[in-house]
Amino acid sequence: MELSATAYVILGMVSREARSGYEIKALVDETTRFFWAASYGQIYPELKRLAAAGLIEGVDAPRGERKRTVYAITPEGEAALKDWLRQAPATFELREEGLLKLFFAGVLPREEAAEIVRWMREHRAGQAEQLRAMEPEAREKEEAGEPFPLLVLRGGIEFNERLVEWCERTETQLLESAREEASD
Amino acid sequence: MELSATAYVILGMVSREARSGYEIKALVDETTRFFWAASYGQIYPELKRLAAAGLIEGVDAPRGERKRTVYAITPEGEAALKDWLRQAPATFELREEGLLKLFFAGVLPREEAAEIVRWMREHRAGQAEQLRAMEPEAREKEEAGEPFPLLVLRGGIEFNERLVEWCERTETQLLESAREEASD
DNA sequence: ACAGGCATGTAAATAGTTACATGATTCG
DNA sequence: CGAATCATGTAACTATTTACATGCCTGT
Repeated sequence: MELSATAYVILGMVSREARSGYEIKALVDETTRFFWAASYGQIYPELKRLAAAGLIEGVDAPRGERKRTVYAITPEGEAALKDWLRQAPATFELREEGLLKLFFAGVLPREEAAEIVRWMREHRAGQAEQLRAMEPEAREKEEAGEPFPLLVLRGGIEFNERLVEWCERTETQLLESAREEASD
Repeated sequence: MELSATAYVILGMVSREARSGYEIKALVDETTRFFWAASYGQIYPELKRLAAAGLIEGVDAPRGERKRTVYAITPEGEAALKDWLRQAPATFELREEGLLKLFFAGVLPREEAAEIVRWMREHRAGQAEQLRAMEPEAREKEEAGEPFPLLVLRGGIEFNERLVEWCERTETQLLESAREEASD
């Protein structure tokens, strides 16, 4: 059976404890969204499909009077998740509008090209900060025996910091060549 | 008027010289595809739309008996491109299946988690190599007065190399903790 | 009373890939 | 002659986002 990547996000998210669609969405937004996002429009239909396929099981778990269904992984679901984890990853996609703009920046004066890089730097610095703010929570998970979220988070922080450095160097370089342009 | 990002890829690609849809696709595959891809299914319809909007202009440019239409940017198209370049980039997306798998790797033995990182490393090393192979061409463009493709390419190489380093460190760390697991 | 968060869902639109069809030309 | 490349296009499919609808519960 062919499952979408979103299906595996869900399987992974319910693999440790049963969760509702709403909780899965919130978790994705706090964790994987930086390298794999998912919206309600994907999550709820996918929960139905996975339940129909017997990979997860929905259980009524109301909070007070408010209806709520949490989904728990089944043995078949766990097998499917592990199977997927054991296969080489196939999707590596980057869509970075800043790089695209920089690629075409030859039609602009150098200073404006530097501005593109400044935007990229600011964005990456902000992202790094956001991720650092998530570290305490991930550290708690680590102490509770789940080291991978922290591992991945630290990778993300480092990656963003490196990009900030690259932007700084590139900005300097472009501003220097802007000065040369001006002195011609 | 609202244009898709793919529209700007096309505007950028025809901004220096007139090109056919086929050439645009080939160029995208050699250059921007690492941070912004485009398929025929997007390019040909978009060329029609841009021509209808007066941002590019199609000219018959047969090669021998083979029909061929190249599109040149118009002054309006150039204005639209510059306008877009002067606005802060809004799209920053990463979809990395390896990170997703690593995030959920707690359900696997440590050695298998390390394998995920090994796959990521191999992929990034391959990508870095591919990009390095493109350097001579980008250097030629630089000498011809187009420095940005090389600038972006070098950024891509560096970025992939850093990721390889991160993978190496992470792999070592996971294999060490696998040994600890075994000696328990 | 009302804002904000919890909870589930769907419809419509947009984006993007894949696969296919067609036919010319060039090179070995 | 056959394979590869040049060249243009479309149809079907899959993925994904956005926006909306509904209603309950909790805290101020």
